[in-house]
Amino acid sequence: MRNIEDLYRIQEGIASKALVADTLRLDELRLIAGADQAFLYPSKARDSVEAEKILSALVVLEYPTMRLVEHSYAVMPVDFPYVPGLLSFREAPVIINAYQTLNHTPDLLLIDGCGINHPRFAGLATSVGVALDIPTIGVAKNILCGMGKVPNGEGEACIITYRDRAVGYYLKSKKGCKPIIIAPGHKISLQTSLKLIQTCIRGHKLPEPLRLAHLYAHKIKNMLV
DNA sequence: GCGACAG
DNA sequence: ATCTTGTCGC
Repeated sequence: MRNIEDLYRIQEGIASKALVADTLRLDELRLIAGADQAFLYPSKARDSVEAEKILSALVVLEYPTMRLVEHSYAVMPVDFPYVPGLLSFREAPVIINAYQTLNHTPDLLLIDGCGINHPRFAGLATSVGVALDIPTIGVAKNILCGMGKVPNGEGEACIITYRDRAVGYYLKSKKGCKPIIIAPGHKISLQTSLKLIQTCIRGHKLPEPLRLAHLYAHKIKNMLV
């Protein structure tokens, strides 16, 4: 399995397994996790043979209070380059590793990247969701594919369509900030994905689980250096 | 052929 | 993603 065609087939298989429908009840939602990645580079010494590493930091928050209940992380060597559309082959493994170190089992996992708003409907959030068989939502800061009206007013959301399919939403989460892109990863509907992210916004551009995971990732990164 | 292109 | 100071706007 090395060429692009094989990788595309894998993604098509994942997309066929993705469930874009609600499998959780909002009134039973208690724990939401967020995942964010950072990279660790080898020393610049001429004799360095260290490999580049990727770090995935996870935070588990209580819903809807957004209180931190647990945090953990995992580190792995980087074995795949960044290629738009193939991000899951680079980042999914370490996220899965980090997830398996958690002591709590979150009801939902937020991931920085695409969900079904992807060329083959299998972005990072969808890949991780299908692999772990858990509900996931993808939240991206830039659009990969699809089109839709761009919201202007704070709180406004606009549907994003790709190849005649509704695949996500643009959400103006904060005044003065570029809209974020929200899409179902796995085991959650389009509408619920948007609604849940909106309830996790706490005055910042990104929903709390991802904002805190990002801060945590950088904290650990600098700590390991 | 040209441009776009999650992190 | 990452490097990286000052600076404009709410």
